Amino acid sequence: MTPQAIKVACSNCNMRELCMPVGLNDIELQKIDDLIGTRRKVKRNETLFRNGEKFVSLYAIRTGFFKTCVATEDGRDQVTGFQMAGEIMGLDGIVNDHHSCDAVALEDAEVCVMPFEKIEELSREVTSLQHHIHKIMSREIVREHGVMLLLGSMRAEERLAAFLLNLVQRLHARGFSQSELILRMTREEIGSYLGMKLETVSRTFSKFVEEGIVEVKQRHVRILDTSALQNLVNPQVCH
Amino acid sequence: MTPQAIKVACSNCNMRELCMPVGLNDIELQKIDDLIGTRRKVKRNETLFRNGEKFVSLYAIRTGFFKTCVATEDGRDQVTGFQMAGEIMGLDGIVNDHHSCDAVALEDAEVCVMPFEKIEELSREVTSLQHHIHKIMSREIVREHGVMLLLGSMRAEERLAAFLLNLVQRLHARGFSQSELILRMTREEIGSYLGMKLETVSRTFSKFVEEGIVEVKQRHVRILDTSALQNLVNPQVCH
DNA sequence: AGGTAAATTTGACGCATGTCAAAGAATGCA
DNA sequence: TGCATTCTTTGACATGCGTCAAATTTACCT
Repeated sequence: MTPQAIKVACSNCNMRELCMPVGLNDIELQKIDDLIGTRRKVKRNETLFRNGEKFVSLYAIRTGFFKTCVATEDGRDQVTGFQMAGEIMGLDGIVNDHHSCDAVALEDAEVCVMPFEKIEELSREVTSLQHHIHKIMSREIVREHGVMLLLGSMRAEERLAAFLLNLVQRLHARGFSQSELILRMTREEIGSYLGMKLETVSRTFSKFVEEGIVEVKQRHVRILDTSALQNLVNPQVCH
Repeated sequence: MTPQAIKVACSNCNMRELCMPVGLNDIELQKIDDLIGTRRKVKRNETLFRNGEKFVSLYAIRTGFFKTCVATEDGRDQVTGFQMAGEIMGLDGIVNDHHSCDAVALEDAEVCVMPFEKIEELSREVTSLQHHIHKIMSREIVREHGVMLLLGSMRAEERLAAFLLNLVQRLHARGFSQSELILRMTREEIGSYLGMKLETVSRTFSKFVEEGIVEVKQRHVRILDTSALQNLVNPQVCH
């Protein structure tokens, strides 16, 4: 639970190019090393932060897989995203100095704890860090636009296809397969993210299997026909 | 179309507390005045910026009302938000140096053009501006979480109720009525934002009217029973 | 290793919302 | 002012997805 007092260095972290700006000189890199106070391990099903907690730090995922979710008082909840290595969590907390969502580890994970005050301080000195932070926030806004498009205008098959393509693309960028993936979340969590019920998620997977588009063995998914998924998301107009 | 070369001053703008940090001294205020190069007028149905255009500036709305929307290649589109005086547009453009959505004026409008390079430069000097920018971006992220919750888990009546309450609350914060509002957008645009068809929007309005919750005369809406709307969005559990 | 709980799949059925259509009202432009 | 266009409403009908239920598989914990 308590942060572990491990001093770490971005300078030799192999996730660096994912969560930190590139093209820094040695002095700047040293400053960024100082920015990251500690790492923190989070076990599966534990929360990194919760709705209502005081906001202090952003977190960069080193290893593991998270979901973030928001909830209403009457118990409805909504998964707002799934995050993997190199991605940043906690941006929701800046505006009100308190987090407004929960971040839950879906597998044992480790994050870098980056006190936001230090980030702001340092990004006044290091222009590329400043711009990097702005880009990260803007990227999150644009990502959410995409989710709104998905939730607002797509049908079940299209949603699941878009979801799979997005996941596998991000995994591929991290050196994993373009066609195989392990789902770290339940059908219910997928459904919550995609605005559909778990039964519909399951049925849609089955439909894809029947059509030979994917193989599904529990949480192991192999994509057999990527372009079929792409056509579902973005139907080609015939001329 | 072209920006108009009007030098303006935040220092005596009555929207200032909505779009700028508070508690600045005279020197800082002068610097912020210099940040805003020009104003720009946008007529109804004209775009302030479009998907694909080079990103240069953020925009603060002085007067008028906008929608932002994203689109897919196959013609689907999704309204991602409605913006009113004091709100900031253009954050989507930062990450890729190009805008990824359209901003369309729904009534004649005027915006302050704030070159983003200048914002970054100045926010290295003025800490409160830096923090303000971070909060604006975080607020947008949190707002979109709310939209995802709405699109992912609410039914038509709940969505429209949440929409009306949100609109009237923002208008009230700007000195307008708590119970009356003029919709600047069509039923279709409301529907796009809320993930439903225009007919469903219309029917849901009619239902609210039958139940005595609102009066609707075209785009003029009067809320008769705010708590009924609140109960729809957040059902009270009986004990 | 074994027992319990959680997750997944599949079927049957119902309903909320989409689709298609038409008429009426409001708005904008010449 | 008048005509054309856009917007809105309402009805009838269709359907995709939700709901409820049960069986099966898998995962978890001691």
